Amino acid sequence: MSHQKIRNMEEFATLSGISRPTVSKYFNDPESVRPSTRDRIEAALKEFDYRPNIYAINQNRRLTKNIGIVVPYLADPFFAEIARVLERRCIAAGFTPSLFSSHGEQGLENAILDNLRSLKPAGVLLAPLGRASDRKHIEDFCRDVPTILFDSNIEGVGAAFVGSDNFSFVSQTVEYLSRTGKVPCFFEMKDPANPNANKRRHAYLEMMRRLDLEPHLVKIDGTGWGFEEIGRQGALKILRDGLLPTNTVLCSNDRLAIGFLSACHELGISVGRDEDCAIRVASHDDHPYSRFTCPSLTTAAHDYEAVADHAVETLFQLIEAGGKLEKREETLFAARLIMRGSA
Amino acid sequence: MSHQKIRNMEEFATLSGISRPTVSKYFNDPESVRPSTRDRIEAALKEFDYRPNIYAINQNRRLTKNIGIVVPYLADPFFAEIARVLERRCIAAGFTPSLFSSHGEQGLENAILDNLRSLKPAGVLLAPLGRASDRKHIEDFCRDVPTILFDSNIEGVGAAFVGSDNFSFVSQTVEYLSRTGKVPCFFEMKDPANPNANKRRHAYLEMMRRLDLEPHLVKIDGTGWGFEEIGRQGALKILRDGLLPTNTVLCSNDRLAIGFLSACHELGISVGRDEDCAIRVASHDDHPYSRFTCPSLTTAAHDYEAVADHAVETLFQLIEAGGKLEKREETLFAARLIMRGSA
DNA sequence: TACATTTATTTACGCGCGTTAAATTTATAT
DNA sequence: ATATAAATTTAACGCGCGTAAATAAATGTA
Repeated sequence: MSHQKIRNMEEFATLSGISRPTVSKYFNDPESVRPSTRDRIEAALKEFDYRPNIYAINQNRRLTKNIGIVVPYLADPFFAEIARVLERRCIAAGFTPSLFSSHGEQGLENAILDNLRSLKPAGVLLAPLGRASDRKHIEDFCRDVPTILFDSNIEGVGAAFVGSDNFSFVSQTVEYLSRTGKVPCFFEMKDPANPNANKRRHAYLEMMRRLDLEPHLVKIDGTGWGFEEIGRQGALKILRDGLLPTNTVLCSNDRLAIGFLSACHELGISVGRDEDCAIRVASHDDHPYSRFTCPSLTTAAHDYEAVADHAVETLFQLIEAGGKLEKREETLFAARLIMRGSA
Repeated sequence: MSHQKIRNMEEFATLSGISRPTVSKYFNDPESVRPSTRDRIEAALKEFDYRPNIYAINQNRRLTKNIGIVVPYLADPFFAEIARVLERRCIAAGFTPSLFSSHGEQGLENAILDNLRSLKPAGVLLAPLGRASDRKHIEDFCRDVPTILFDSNIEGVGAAFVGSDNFSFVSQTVEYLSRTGKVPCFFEMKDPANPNANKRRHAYLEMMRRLDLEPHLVKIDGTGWGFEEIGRQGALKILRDGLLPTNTVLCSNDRLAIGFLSACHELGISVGRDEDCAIRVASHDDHPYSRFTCPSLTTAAHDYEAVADHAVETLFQLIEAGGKLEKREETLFAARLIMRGSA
């Protein structure tokens, strides 16, 4: 490896004995040049360690190879996890992903989309804040940039939506809980930030109707993305006041459940599947920490891989189709029930 | 707001009635033009919604306004949290942060640094993998790009290091535990990925020496970044075999402790400060979830804000100084003991 | 009013690469 | 060996903006 500094593609082309346009062609697609030329370029590449200037590249390409990934709250391991999978898929396909977190703030979500615009990305994978999103801003963005929505849907916005089937989540947990014990009540935030929360409530009500059981909604106060603390405070209040309608609790999501379990422990209330336990608690998401709660949490798991794969695949189709798909498809993946100690 | 599409700065300059070089000057520093000109430009900006092409900008600027932020494992909420603070500070200072996660893999860390090179960032904030890092690769990178290391130090690499004072963490927990109960043993991975782990072990040993107490190291198997599961498996083994040397356990970090608590619950071992509890467990980091464990975790908290602030401040100094600081400073921030239910 | 100083304009070049058209070379097929 | 197709080379333009030098205009000062 020679440590000679190479200024530009011209210089590198000369050193490799190939003309610049051909070298340029190589970098855009190594398969597009004759094997013998490819070998010579790659030999030079080994020796001289040259990399094309991405700014010059992107200035001249109408479409960059960038892909924007936007999640609502990166401190939530669920999003960190799915972002990780998405990143990998993009890299494997020769794209350059950039990860952004809205940190639960509408202003930041808007700012991120504005910045993303000037990155001229080939496409964007967007998990919007949901109810806290500025719908119009996102609509405008999606008009200009090929965008796939994931995790939480905004009706009619973006070229497609890929997410989890909330009904599948709730129907499995409700069915399991009511089959193996008492009627579950549904524990959720009064004013949930996420549209999935609403879908889950409806799914709960629908399932209870089908099973001919009386539904009970337990709604707690709190705003923002600190779900664990909200769940804990809410549970403390409900439990202290004895307002829990049944002794089987189905939380809207795992982070609330983590808070709920914390409150139970604080109040000395035993949680678990066993007869001698006071409460059963189950939830949805299979949060990375749900298997380490005490007791470990019975929950319904997302199919991370499937959601990530399909979101990325759909985005690639969208990009190849030039930014427009025939119709806006919504793809939902089923959940998998994970039975653990809490219910 | 007129919806006329503007192609470039030339066009925008004409529309605003100002010459292009002056407009260019404005975008580089709005204060550098006369207030009356500034007003005219900003008026046009309101009307026409033009944004300079960042690729063209960065191609011509020797130094971009980009700042790279690299963390070893973004699915760890600790890093997600500190990254959030770092991002904010960079944006506030007029820089454009890009966040990357090495996902615990040396290959990815190297690849990220390689890519970062071609982003020509003004500076980089790097939390390296630690022992799993390719030291030479990072050294080479730091030679070319102004870099501040944070969280975990690599001796002599980078322009400065900003992190937490591991001795401060461990001395406080050890002092507290031994003052209020029995002698703590130290629970850690046999082969820890993070250099902080080694510093913490040494701090434990040193503190025990000072207090004239007999130290006990409990080392468990496991590799990678799934600390909770490693801690759980390790604890299950130790507890089942009755190999715990004392009934007060000080875990190297909170994620191991989360696993430990999970194992205790599984085995029906009561954890807590009270007399009637079988074990006391404490730890370090004040992980975002440590207050929701059962029982909530006594731990030593990082001063996130201070670390983030100082890291960013040092980076800005470094950038202004042209990429070289007089000497490599290592700044460590003290911990704050958080007493909760577990010990 | 005259002069000095600051700020803006005009003109022009360069950054590194994408891209194209025409000319030329090389590979493949007949 | 010859025709044809495929790949490469040569030459040249353009992308959008930074930047510099010379000039002009606006502002400040005595």
